[in-house]
Amino acid sequence: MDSGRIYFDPSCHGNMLFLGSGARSVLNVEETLKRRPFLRSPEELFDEEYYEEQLAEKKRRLTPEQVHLLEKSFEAENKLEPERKTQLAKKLGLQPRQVAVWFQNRRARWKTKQLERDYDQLKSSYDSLRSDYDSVVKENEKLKTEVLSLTEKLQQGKEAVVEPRSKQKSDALPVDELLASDPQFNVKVEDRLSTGSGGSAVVDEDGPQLVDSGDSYFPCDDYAAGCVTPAADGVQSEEDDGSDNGQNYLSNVFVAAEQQNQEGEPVGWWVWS
DNA sequence: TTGTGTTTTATTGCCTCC
DNA sequence: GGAGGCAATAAAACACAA
Repeated sequence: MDSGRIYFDPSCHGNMLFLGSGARSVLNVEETLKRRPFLRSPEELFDEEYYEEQLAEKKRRLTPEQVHLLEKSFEAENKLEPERKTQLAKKLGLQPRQVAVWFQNRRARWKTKQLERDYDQLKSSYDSLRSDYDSVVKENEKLKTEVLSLTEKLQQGKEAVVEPRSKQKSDALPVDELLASDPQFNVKVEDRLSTGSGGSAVVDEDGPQLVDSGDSYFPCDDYAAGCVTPAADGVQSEEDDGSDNGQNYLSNVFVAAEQQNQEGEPVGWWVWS
């Protein structure tokens, strides 16, 4: 390239000084002398040797007016056809190359900003999705825990019923007493089937029909803490005369548990991976 | 005043298109 | 092959805190 050369272009507005190489800025001679006191006369401006000695490539910023016009032009069209480039250069008293470089850099800045905007947009979109996902996972965990606890209680209830029968021990509690003593079974069927929300009801056609009330299956979070109905309201045992016509919640549950036991797999139940 | 981080101007090298 | 665009980079100019 034309490294370090000084170009004087009389066709431009005023006496313009063009510096070669990287510092091809445009300077009015007077302005140049003002800024560079080491240049004692205009003649020195054109002394290449002197200039190269004294003035290492300097960059000059464009004036606010020049930048304003370039910005306006960029807004209108961010690409620069040769004709427009020449016109702008003339208008601004710059070299076409400078205008081209300015557009080049401006496009780069625009691209960077655009990337930032895109990033922000994607991030907020991601954050929103993430939040939704987290609440679904939380709900899922809660339901899993609930089902797990119910399954355990089911197992306990089944053992409590089956054991006394098989062993025929005299000291075994009657089933209805046993059930009545355990608050977890001491809830009205109506209570268990009551719906609290349209939310995450767990229903399985083949299995026991349980309906979740939303926050918790049980009326109280701690079922053992006094949230039990009197034994008289409790469910009847299988020892009963069957006057409930098989509508008893526990009998259904036990049937399901029996099935699970026989086949080794939960029947009509929920399995998670 | 000085050190440091940011912005602006310009170059270089590579790539694509005509 | 030349022109023009882009990414990477250099370096001057600028802003600002200590």
